[in-house]
Amino acid sequence: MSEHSHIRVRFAPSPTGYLHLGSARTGLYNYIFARQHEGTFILRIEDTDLSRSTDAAIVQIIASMKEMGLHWDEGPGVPGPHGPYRQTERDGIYHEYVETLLESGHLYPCFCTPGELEAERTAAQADGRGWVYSGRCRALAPEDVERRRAAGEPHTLRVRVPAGRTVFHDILRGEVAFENETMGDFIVQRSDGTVTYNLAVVVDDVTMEITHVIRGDDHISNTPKQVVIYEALGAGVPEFLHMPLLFGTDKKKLSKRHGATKLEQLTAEGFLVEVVRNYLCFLSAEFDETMITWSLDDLVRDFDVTRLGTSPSIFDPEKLRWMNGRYLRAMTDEWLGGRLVEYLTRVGFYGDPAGVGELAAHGPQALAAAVEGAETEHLPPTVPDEEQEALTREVAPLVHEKLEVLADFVPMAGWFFRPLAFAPEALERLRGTGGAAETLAAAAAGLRDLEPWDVPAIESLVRDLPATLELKPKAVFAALRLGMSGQSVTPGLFESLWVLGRDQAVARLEQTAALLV
RNA sequence: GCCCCCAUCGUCUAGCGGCCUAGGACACCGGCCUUUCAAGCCGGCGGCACGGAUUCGAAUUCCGUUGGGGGCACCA
Repeated sequence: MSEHSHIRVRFAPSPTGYLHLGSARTGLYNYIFARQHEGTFILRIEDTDLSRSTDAAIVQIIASMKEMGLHWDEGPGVPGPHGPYRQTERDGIYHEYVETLLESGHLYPCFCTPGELEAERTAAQADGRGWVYSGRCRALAPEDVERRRAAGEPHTLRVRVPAGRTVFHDILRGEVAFENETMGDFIVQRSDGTVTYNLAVVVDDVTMEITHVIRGDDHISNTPKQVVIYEALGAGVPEFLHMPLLFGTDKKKLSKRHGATKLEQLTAEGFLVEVVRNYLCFLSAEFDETMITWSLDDLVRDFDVTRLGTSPSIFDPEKLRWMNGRYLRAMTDEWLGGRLVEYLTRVGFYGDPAGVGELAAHGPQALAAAVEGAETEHLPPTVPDEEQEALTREVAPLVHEKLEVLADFVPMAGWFFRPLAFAPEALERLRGTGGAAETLAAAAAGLRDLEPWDVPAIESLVRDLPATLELKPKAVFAALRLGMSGQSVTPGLFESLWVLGRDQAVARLEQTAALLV
C-alpha cells in the first residue's frame, strides 16, 4: 500500500442491537484516522444475518454516529461510487466474485452433508485434535462434480486454501502469522446459495477500495482467511489495525450486563458526548489532563490512532465521571445553563420536578433507566416554561463547581423547582436542633426588609445571627439550610436565598418555623 | 481441545537496555480550606505474574510456565 494513495477506511457494524461503546470506539478511530489523512470514511451496514438484523438497530446506530459527530462520506443516506452500502443489497456483487474464484480454481464444490461434517468433528475431538475440514471433496474428479451438480445435489463452495502459512501486517503488532492448515478449507458459499461473512467482507473491502481495516481484536483470527481470499482474487491486501477490546469491570467483553454501555444511556445519566468521546480515546493511551476538553477536531489533529496499546482495557465509569466533572468546570456558567436546560428537558424534569427528583435520588442510573426504558411514556421530554428556564440558568452558577454529571443537578437543586417539602428525618433533625424556630423567625424578619437585596447583604445578615441569638454558627446555618430547602445539602446558602427571591425565601422560612411549633 | 492475541499499582497508563530506589491519572486513606456537600491544594497507600537465558547492566530482548481474553460454524 503506497504512502501516497488515497486512504479509505470503513466502519462496518452489524445492526443486531444498539451500538455499544466498543463499537462506538471503533467507529471513532476509523473516523479520526480518515480525517487525519484527508481520506474517506465509509459506513457500511453488515446485515447479512437477516434473523438478527433490524431496521430499528440501523436507525439507532446512525443516531449514535451522528450524536458523536462521526459523519461519513459514503454510506446510508450518502450515496457514493462504491455502493450500495448494505450487504443485503450487494448479493449480485458477491456472486460475480464467487464465479471468478470458481473459474480460477480457488473454490471447489463440497458435497459433504452436515451430518458427515459433524462426524468428522466428533472424531477429531475424540483424538484431542482441533477440527478443520478434512478436504474430502477437494480432489473429486471433475466428471463426478459435474454429474452431482447436474443432479442437483446440494453443495457448498469451499476455498482451496494453499499449503504454507499466511502472514499479514498489523499496525499495532507487526507481523502476525498463521499456519494455513489450522484454518482448513473454509466455506464461502452456503448450500442455499448465500455467501458467507468472510467472503462478503473481502469483496466489500476490495470493491470499496479500502486501504486500512481498523476493527476489533476479535477479528484477528478471521484475518488470515480473508487474506487468503484477497490473494486468490489477486487483490492488494490492506493494512490492518486491530484495536484492543473494551471490557467491563469483570474483564469480560463489554455487554449489556455492565450497566451503561451505550452512548444514549450515558448521556441520559448526564455525561457529555464530548467527554465520552475523549475518554474512549484515552483508554489504551497515555492520559493527559489537557485532553479532557478536546474537541473532535482536536482529536483529529493530535490523537495518534497508530500508537495505541495492544492489551484490552476496562471501561471505568468512575474515571469518566471525574473527567465529566472536570470538563463541566472548564466551561462557562452560560454554557452550563444551556446544557442543563437541554438535559433537564430530555429527562422530563420540568414536567414533574418532584417525580424526577425521587428517581434521581437513587442515582443517575435510575434516572437514565427510566428515560431509556420508557422513552415516550414514562418520562417524556418536557419543555420548560419561561420561569423554569430562567431559574435553571440562575441556579447553574451555584452548582457549577459541584456537578460531576448533569443528573447531579436534580438532587442538588431540584428543590428550587418545587414547593417546600421535607424528608421525615430532615424535619426531625431540625426539631432536635436547639433554637431552630427562633433562628428561622429572626432570619425571616431580617430578610423581609433587607436592603439592598443582594448576596453580600444577605451574607452579613446571616453572619450576625449567631451572635444576636447566642447560638453556634453551625446550628444557625443548618437550620436555615433545612428551613429554606428541606434538604441538608444545597448550594451556597446566601446565593440560594438570593436566587429564591425575597418573597420565596421569607415564605419558606416562615413555613418551616410554623412546622416546628 | 486447537489456533491467535495480551500481561507495569484495584483501574487507565508512561517506560521502547543504564536517566527507574518504576513516573502520572482515577479510586481509596489522611490533612488543609470551609456554613452543608463538593471542588481545590498538600501528603499517603499501592505495581513490573513466575522461572530461566542473553548482557557489565533488564520492567524493557529471547525461551518456557502461569494467568486473562478472543477465535475456532453452511454466525457476523
